[in-house]
Amino acid sequence: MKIATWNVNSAKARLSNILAWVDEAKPEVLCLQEIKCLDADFPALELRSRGYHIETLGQRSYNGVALLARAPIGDVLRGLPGDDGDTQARYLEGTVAGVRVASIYLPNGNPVGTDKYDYKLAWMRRLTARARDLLDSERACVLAGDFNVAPTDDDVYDPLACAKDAVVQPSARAEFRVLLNLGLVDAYRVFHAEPHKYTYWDHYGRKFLSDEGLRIDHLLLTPQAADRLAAADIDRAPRGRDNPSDHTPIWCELADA
DNA sequence: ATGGTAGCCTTGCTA
Repeated sequence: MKIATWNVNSAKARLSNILAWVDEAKPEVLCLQEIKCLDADFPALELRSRGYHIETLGQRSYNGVALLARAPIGDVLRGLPGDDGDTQARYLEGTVAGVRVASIYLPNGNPVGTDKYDYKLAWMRRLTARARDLLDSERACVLAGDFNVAPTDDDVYDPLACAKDAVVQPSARAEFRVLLNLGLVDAYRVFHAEPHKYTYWDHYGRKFLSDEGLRIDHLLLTPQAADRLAAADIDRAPRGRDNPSDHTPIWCELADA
């Protein structure tokens, strides 16, 4: 089962890019972030015609996550538990063919030193609590999405240039390690040790042309999923096409149970 | 050198 995640930076503006990629990559599950629309405005017809079941947690203008799957999506959880007052649409979880999959859009947190960064850290702690429950379930689970954390300096093009960015702050990296150290596996790093491989390149400044990016999109697997992990990679091609998102898809392959 | 682009609607805000 191929499971992919892609921050598309507007589902409507990116529809033709999304359709082109699902036609060629054929993921069984696709997690989308920053769909930037209400549930009713998500381009569901076009994706249903490609054979996908669809769940969305939409929001006007900002955020918004979706879960697409060839098989039916069961036991859907909308929103990250732990704060009933949180109105931002950043977390959607469901079960596809026995695998629990979460589509995650972790808060960016810029600028550092503001309530936005505090919100990021608090959200990360809630995610860690949720991950603890998923691990306790002893099921195959995949936490997929834009985590807005570059885990190490190997995951950024220039640590000095990025030093003030919320995605490299020591406290965010520490909380990311707390999450990983619960017992999750970074699927990409199982197969690729080389530094300076990215999933995101800033729109400003032609960063993709010079390959100045960040590795901030991840697939984190519970042991029961990691035991089935057969492959994982970043697909850079969509970032180089016309009208691209600033992120590109990353995917993993799980062998049949 | 502290800019620049993209997407949304709030023609400023978020990233």
